[in-house]
Amino acid sequence: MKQRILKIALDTPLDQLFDYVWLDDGASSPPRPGQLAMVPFGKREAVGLIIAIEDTSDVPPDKLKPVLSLRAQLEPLRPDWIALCSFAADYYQRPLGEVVIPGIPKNLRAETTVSLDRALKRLAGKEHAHDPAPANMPPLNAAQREAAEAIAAAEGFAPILLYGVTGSGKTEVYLQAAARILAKPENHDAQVLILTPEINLTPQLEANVRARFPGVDVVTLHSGLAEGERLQHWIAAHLGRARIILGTRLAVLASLPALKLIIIDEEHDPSYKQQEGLRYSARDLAVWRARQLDIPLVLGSATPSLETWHHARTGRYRELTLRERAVPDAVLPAIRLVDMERDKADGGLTASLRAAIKKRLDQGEQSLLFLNRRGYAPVLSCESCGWISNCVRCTAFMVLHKSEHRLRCHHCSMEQRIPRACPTCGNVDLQPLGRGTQRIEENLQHLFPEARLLRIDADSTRLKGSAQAAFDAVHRGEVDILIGTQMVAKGHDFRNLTLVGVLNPDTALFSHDYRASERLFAQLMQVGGRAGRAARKEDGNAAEVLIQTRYPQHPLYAALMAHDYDRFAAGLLEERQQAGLPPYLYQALLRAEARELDAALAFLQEAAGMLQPPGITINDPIPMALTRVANVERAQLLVESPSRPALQAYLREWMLQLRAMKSRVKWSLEVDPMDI
DNA sequence: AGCACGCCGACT
DNA sequence: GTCGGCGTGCTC
Repeated sequence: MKQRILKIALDTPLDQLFDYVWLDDGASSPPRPGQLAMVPFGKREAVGLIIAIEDTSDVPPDKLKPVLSLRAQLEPLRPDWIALCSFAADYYQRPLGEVVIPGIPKNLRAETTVSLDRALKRLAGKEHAHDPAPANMPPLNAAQREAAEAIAAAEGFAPILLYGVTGSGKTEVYLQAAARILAKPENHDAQVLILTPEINLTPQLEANVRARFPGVDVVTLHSGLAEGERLQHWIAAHLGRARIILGTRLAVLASLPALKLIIIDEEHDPSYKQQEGLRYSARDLAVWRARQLDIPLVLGSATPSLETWHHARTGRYRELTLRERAVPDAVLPAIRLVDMERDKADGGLTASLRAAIKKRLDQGEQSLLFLNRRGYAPVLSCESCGWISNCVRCTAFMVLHKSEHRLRCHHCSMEQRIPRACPTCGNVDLQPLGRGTQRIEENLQHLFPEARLLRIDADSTRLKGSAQAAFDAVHRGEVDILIGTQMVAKGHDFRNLTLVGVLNPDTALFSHDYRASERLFAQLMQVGGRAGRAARKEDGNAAEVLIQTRYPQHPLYAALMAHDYDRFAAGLLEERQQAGLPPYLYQALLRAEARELDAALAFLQEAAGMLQPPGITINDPIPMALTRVANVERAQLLVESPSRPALQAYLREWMLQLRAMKSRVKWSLEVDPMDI
């Protein structure tokens, strides 16, 4: 009997492959790279991915254990998928096993294969749809058609910025470009991957895709799926049965054997960045994958990320622009600034905004008030002694949630009853400071007792399906005034909504996070786009957006009013270049957490002194802006370089040394951090 | 990361 | 007497 050595990747922080023995008994089919295998690992069993098969091992023979079983019923993962994971592992400085194993559905990692066998059986019994011909494609305007044709005609690796305002019909371009690519004779088995920021907030996209492609299998991939469904969809994609895959950021790591086009809708959206575990950028991985497979990639946005916009301006990405709204006669909403120095707000609402709401109410139209702060008030305070509602476990305020009679910390799970009197001086007259969505809702109820109000935020939509129910109520016209956080900014077209009021955008103008203004612009543009999709010029009653601000002179608002993102982006890029910030500089952030801040800082100080390579700037360790969360103190160390390869080389060496030092301080590295 | 083993304090 | 605290060591 001949024995083979399998090099297997396992989900463990140890950055290496593990060798296992496979004995050829002549009867069972031999292992293949890309197969999953069940192996003993320490005292437990684990699923691993076979990366290579060799004849020898450097591990002492007495330490080698045999493979328990092979998951041969599953088609092996392909080399290009493993290469994508390897790239992600190297780039984000993680072991390969920590990318590949969490990258496959949980049910494939289970000890038994019952769910895998069931999923395969169900798929085998299902009719395989094979007709890529689209249905019910609406006519395109000239710019849309040109864009769809250009995407379909692109050869090889072709990153394309599809640049168009909300309502300019980007979705139609995606769908028709996809239809053209699926229809090519050489693409008889082609797959198209469509990424969207949050699938639950954009059900219209899914419905559209399914309606347009009745003859092919469409699957979704996102974290909201039940495990069985997730497995079913993943396997359909992996086997090439699913021709259109619609998913959130995690879908960029799906196994797609015949991928011919990648589309990223709202490519600027921050949710493409994973914020825990492997902190990858789905957008960046998609670009890599498109280059690897030599296929076109569409990045769609009205407010492209500065990275993408920069690439388009320097010619690295092609730019296709949609200038007009696709709905005939529709106009962009008029944006008006309300100067809060002149028009003082009462209960968070200026007279101008109150009058505008009144007018829309009288006309039987809907209004949306946008405030990115949930709860009743961000702080509860005592005016007589200065006590404020600090969280005892975090460097943050406990937020007042009046209707639930709770103070709640939004950073840890801490909750308590609202104190009846000040805990330090006994004063019974505690005052809420500032305003959240609940307080605005209360004010509106007083001002417009007849109006039907609906608040949509993370608190009001905690129950599964309730967000959808809320949006449906707005669509059915059962709501006059909608109050919402950023949840309402995405996706939904509200036909009868003609007024958007923005309540407190100014804080982002002076944030220490240099990306805050970029995000604010995108958010205002997006929330403004909710208004008046159906409003028409000839009515003389165009939709409007009112922005309450103390800084009406700010260039961000000037550019926004002119609907001129290019001017704004050019200005920001200029600042970034002068300040030495991305995209002109590459960054990585080492974070450390400990019970004592000094321990975290000392660890980072030691880490900072480990290597001093030329061309790398190692900054001083500093406490994080939100220093303590759930009684853990956090600090960070930023390293930067104008050269991405130089930074990567440094990080590789640095990680080896950091892992070797076995500090008991918990630490993690983030490459290309989004908020610093 | 898990999950062991391994020696020192308050309890059925 | 043991249940369990988390220190440190290993995983092919």
